[in-house]
Amino acid sequence: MFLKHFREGGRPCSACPAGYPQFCQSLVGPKGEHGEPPQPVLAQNFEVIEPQRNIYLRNAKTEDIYVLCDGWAFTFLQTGDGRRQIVSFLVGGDFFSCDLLIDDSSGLSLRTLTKSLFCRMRRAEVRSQILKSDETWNIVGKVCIANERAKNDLLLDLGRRNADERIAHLILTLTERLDRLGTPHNGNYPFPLRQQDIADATGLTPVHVGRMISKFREFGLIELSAGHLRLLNRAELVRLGRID
Amino acid sequence: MFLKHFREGGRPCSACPAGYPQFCQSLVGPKGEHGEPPQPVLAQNFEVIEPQRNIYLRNAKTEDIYVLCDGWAFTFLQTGDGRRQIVSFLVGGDFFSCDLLIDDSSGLSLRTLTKSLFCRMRRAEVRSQILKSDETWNIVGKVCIANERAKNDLLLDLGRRNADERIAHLILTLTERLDRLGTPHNGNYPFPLRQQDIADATGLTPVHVGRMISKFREFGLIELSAGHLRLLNRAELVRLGRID
DNA sequence: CGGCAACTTGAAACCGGTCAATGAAGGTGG
DNA sequence: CCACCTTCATTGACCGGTTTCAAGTTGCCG
Repeated sequence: MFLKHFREGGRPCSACPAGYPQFCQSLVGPKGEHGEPPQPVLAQNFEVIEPQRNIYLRNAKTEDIYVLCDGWAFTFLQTGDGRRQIVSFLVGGDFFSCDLLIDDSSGLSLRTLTKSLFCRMRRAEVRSQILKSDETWNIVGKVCIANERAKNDLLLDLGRRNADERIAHLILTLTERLDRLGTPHNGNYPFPLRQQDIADATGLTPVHVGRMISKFREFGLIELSAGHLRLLNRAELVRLGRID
Repeated sequence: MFLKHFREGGRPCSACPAGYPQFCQSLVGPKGEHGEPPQPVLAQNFEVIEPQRNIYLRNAKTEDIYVLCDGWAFTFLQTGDGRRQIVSFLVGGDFFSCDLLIDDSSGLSLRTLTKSLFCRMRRAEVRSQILKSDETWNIVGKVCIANERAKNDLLLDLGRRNADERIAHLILTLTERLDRLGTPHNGNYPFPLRQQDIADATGLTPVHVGRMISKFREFGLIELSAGHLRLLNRAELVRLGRID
């Protein structure tokens, strides 16, 4: 596994578990013959982080942006009295955040779900790298747009959809993203979210999430246990989630 | 009023009712001695639009971005079966949208609330204008960040707050924006939203919004009728809205 | 004066929340 | 290897905020 490779002294990007995504390539440099970037174009600061640790808290000043190389994390918001709303889940290859490309702080907080490997880069360096090349700018722009659309979807979920739809939608978008990551899944996915996390992401309570999951299971739509998800009837889940 | 001035052949920006906001200045050019931009730096296409008209529908290709010079409008999302979620309200000086600066379509739709005056500009021209000047880029960046934060607030509202809090929050953010527009209000605001619109913005039903408004009125927090809002007890409204 | 849209009010149903008890899984130390 | 603890999932009973449905009422405009 990647984390092991890293701890043993391997050069992280040469064994990137996220398939060395486009925007890393255009920032860090293309892979050479032997999988090595010819020379680092900007400073990278790798760090392994334990599960359930806050990486960044909203409105904190920072000079860095964060790339999640391996593991799972999520961004979230919190009310004054501690109620939490998860905004997005990050998997290998995602970065935090578009805000931090423009400003020196973000309104979102960032927290690990599983043990994770992060790469921190200096905002200033990333920015100048982006401005240097139209292609890089386009790639990053696309990521930001995709982010925006995901946020819109979530707004619609929270404002206008009921529990079934929200949970079905969450499961579908997560699995679709995992599918796009390259490795074939055939309906079997790693799924490290606890019911508490699903609840925080869908604006529901853990208890009610549990009930809905039981219902899905009963109807033969999914199997879900011990960090593993199996999609049994994707079509019906799509119908339930009212995906357009 | 501005719309009248415009119909009578006045040059729009010289009598801008939105106080000729920073980002218009840096795009269109600084005001001259007699309130005239020396020469238009980019093409502007003005248009008066009736209340309750769609200006832009999500995912439509467009080469333009839209500036709302006068009136009220809102951006919204819709489910396949027609449920609507309002994302933000636009008042004079706001533009639509940050997405359209990067991409040739947006996930949000745009619709007028009142009779409005819009200015359309070519995305390509705006973009090159932004890239030309660090200052312009910063101003636009700030607007996009503010947008982002407003969206975050809404996510938290829809996911984690109850009806009282959502409505109080909406009223407060709207009035604060109007206050920042320059003209002094002293607790009296134009308020063209119907209860249906408030409902669509807060993820509630019009009936329940009505009940909550009655409650606010009964408690002496606000007066609200005939397109006019008066804040009677702002402090208590802040407490209710749990604004941090 | 009539017509229409928006607002108000009431009663009943329902979705999801709250509280509480039980069970299953995994980790730790004796 | 087992006793113990902690965390998370499951289930049941009940509650309450919000929705739904429906019938007025108000206010505006022609």
